Amino acid sequence: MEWADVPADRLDIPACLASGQCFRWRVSDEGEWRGVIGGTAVALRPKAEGFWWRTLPEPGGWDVLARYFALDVDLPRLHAEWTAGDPRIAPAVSRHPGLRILRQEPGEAFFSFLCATNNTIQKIRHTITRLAERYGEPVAEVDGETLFAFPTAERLAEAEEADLRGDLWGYRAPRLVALARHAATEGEAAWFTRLRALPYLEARAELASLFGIGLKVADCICLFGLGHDQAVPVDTHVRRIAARLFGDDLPARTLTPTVYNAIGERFRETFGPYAGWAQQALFFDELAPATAANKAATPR
DNA sequence: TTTTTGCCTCTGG
DNA sequence: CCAGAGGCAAAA
Repeated sequence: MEWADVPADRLDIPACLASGQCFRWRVSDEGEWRGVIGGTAVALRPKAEGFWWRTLPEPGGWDVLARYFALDVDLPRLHAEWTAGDPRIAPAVSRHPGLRILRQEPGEAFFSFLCATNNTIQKIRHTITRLAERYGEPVAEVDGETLFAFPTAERLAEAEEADLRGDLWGYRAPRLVALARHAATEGEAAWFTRLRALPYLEARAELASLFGIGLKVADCICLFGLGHDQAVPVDTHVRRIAARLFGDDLPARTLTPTVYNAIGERFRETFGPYAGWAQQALFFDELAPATAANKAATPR
């Protein structure tokens, strides 16, 4: 394995991979994290001063890692910005200084978060892993375990609803197939490239106009898959944080689109263009104790 | 604009 | 056995 001189306070790999942003990484008993980024299988062994890494089947895929973990983003500068916006974020940031938003493949983020509605973390992990095994291309083998690329929209468009229901997609099964067909009409890559280039609110509006995708899931796709760093997915936990932070009556009301948008706007006014990253820091800090106790993160 | 309700299905109370 | 799970859409 090769050594990367990126300390844990600049990149907290376990926090990033277990903070509900992604669903397919596994950690071995020896503390080796294994996953797939696009068409590259990856093994990581995080230490305090840096981490060991290797890519399969081709070695030397450092650029893939650097992009996935958004190592170009200057965290200390962001932390200073957020603290200037509201100093109450300081404890959360200092407890998890290496937490980052991942730059996932847009398709994986898109289809993964479709599965997240009315669901639990364990079931999402199971469902998404099975989806890759059924419809994804094998990428490499590690310790006798085959790692799969995330399936293309073209492939998912041909999925059998009965198979999906067997993997706990439930009522989401027909939505998955319909949305895969939609993605495939424009061409998956072209569509996501266009959404990435659009202003954040326009990209979110287009996503949320699709059947089965609401504001929350659209924001998750924007933040985790499209590089829209100001997107703030608002769920129960974020509402509670917003109530504490902003102290107005917004979070107490029913989460209508009006209230949902107002909460996101408050985050963006307070923390700036990386409000989604700030939200992740507050969110993770809020749930970290439960995470350690349950040995499982909450989905995002 | 807001509130309510059903939805696949599994887990925890 | 029932409520809830980091929602969504339809209806009032």
